[in-house]
Amino acid sequence: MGKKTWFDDGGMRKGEWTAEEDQKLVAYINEHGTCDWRSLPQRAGLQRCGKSCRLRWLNYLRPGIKRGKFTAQEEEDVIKLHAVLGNRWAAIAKQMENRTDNDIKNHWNSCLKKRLSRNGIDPMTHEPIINNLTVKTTSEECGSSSTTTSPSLASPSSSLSSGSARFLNKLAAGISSRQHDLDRIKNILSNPRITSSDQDEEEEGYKRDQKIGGGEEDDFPMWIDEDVMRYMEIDEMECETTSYDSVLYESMHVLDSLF
DNA sequence: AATCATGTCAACCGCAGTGCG
DNA sequence: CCGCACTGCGGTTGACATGAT
Repeated sequence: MGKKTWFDDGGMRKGEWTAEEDQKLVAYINEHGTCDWRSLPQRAGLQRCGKSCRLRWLNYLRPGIKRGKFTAQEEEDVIKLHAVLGNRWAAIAKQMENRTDNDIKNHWNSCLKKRLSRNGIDPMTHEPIINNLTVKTTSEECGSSSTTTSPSLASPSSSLSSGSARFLNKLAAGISSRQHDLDRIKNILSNPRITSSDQDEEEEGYKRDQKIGGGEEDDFPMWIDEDVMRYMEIDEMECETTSYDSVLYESMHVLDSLF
């Protein structure tokens, strides 16, 4: 598997690593550590670029890495963490037991994303896809609401459409940058409070159906907008109109009281 | 048995962030 | 303040494996 071996213009070896190369890299790092990736290949006797060595070490050779099939619990954790952190694979990996960001990213793209879509959940916003692919979006840049029909797979910043999704994204940044205790966050996320809302009854019913109707394996708890707003003690309108900075300030305030 | 579609995994590329002179 | 070098991250690619037709 992987990519066939070849040499680039500078004589650097590319593609699949051999057992001998692995051995050299591990031996060198065990003896000298991982400082200065740039000069490491030469000192370790490898015809590789530093980047390639770093990647090989972090994603494959580093001790304690867990590979192979994800357990149901791990998949559930990835989905919950992705709902909070977005495509911040490195941040997600930090909270998972010995899984690499690459591994998590691969599993998400090849499996979990499709599974969520099949279950009528937008994998980017983790919100139900209303009316079969039609979701309401609000563009902050143009300052107006609009309706689109594409289940966007673009970057989180461009596709996070609802105020709460953007809010969560900022909250996630705060969480990851401050290294808060993830057990607590996991606990909060794994115990969502389902509440009735004076908003769209039909949508609420759909959300309930999603939770109840899905297969056992694919049934994950979800955050609900109103719940997030109430939890953060701000309302939908405020979230839509407040500047990023003040929303972030608000989330930091909440985080401080939480942790 | 052959072909096609889908899944899995490892690796590369380009860009953004950071630190330093 | 600016430019450069380096690191880390996310998106993407490509090869092989496996399952479906």
